[in-house]
Amino acid sequence: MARRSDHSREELRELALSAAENIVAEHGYEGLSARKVAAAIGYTVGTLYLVFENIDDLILQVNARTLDRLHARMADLQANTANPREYLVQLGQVYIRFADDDPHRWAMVFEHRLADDRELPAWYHDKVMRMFAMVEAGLEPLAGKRSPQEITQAARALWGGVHGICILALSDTLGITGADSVAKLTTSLIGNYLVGFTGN
Amino acid sequence: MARRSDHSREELRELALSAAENIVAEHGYEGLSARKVAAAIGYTVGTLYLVFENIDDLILQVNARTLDRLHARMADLQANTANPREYLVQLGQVYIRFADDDPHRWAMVFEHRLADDRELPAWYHDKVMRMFAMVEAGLEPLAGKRSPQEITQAARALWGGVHGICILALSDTLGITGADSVAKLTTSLIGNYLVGFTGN
DNA sequence: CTATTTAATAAACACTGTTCAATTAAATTT
DNA sequence: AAATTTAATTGAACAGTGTTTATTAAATAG
Repeated sequence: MARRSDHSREELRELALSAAENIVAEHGYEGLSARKVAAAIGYTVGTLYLVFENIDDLILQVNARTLDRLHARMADLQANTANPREYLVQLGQVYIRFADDDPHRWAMVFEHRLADDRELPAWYHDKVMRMFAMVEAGLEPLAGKRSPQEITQAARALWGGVHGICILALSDTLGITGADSVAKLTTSLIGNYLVGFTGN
Repeated sequence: MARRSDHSREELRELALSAAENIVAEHGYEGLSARKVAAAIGYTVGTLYLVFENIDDLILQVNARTLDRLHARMADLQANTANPREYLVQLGQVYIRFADDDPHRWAMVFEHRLADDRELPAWYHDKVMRMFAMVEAGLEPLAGKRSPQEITQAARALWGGVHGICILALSDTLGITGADSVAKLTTSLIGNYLVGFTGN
């Protein structure tokens, strides 16, 4: 069989990414393979390589979607800027909840490593930076006389911290059960950090 | 060739782990394979399976050694308990420096994921907990009237935070160059958190 | 109706983890 | 010293992985 043209290149791409997302959600990063994705959409592996450069490319696209969904959830909160402290805590909660709701897809964003020589494309890097920018924006009302550089640094320290708790919790390294405890840890981290950052 | 008895089972184990450590240090987690380890010690892959249950087992042993080295470096600091605040900051610096000195071996500790059904053996879990215990001990002099539970929670939040910064930095996700900036972020995180934790 | 283009495939390659019968050298027994 | 037992090591096999490429067949163009 050849030349079926059941789907356009763009449709194929969409089908493959959607199938890959489902496989990852169910079986995790390790459960994903080019042949499984191909089989899920009724094509052969070769076809996948007409649409994606390689498997890393496919994974990157899936991860980009995950980042987009996460960003959307964080952006939903943006309206509520009444209490800046509370806003940052809630931002942390959104992050934790997102990871907890969809642990496999979230984990793949950080489990996937490009070869040491290759590096992340700019458009992907931007999606990550977009998140840090939101934390920065959240910090600004609390920053007082601090310089933009200091705010940037604080956003990275804080968000790196939230991320670390999230990672350790989901890999059962923290000896923690459930998302509730993680939420508490995050609240503790953000709350105490802000005391120092704002000078009470 | 068979029955050479060049090495005892224990020697074989030592040879294999050492070879695996070198491969990981040079080529990272992805560069490791059972056949490469076997070739490096002059045996075939089958022999490796007489000494290790499977490749996950081998990786776990390598990671255990990494954790042991990290713990040793952290323990070197223990004497200096003059200034508790400074001690915790230095503990963070040790962690960052360790990861920066040996990024591939450090990364494998967190990149390696057991299958969803299998879980980490108790002896391994203990090695992780031992580190958290050191942070707890460091927090105690600063804890005032806080309960042991609160100290435990603070240690986890704080160390999770340091870990997160470390992870993001080494995966180039923080847009940071060099260990110096990471050290600053860590100091910022620990310093500000402690202000909140100790009630300035 | 033939010629050209091209979407998709199937098969191949080198790699991965893992198992296990066969081999063979050392140890033991006769 | 020769025969036998024992067990350490191998090498081949299996099913899986990512990736490439010649081939095939359908759609389109002339």
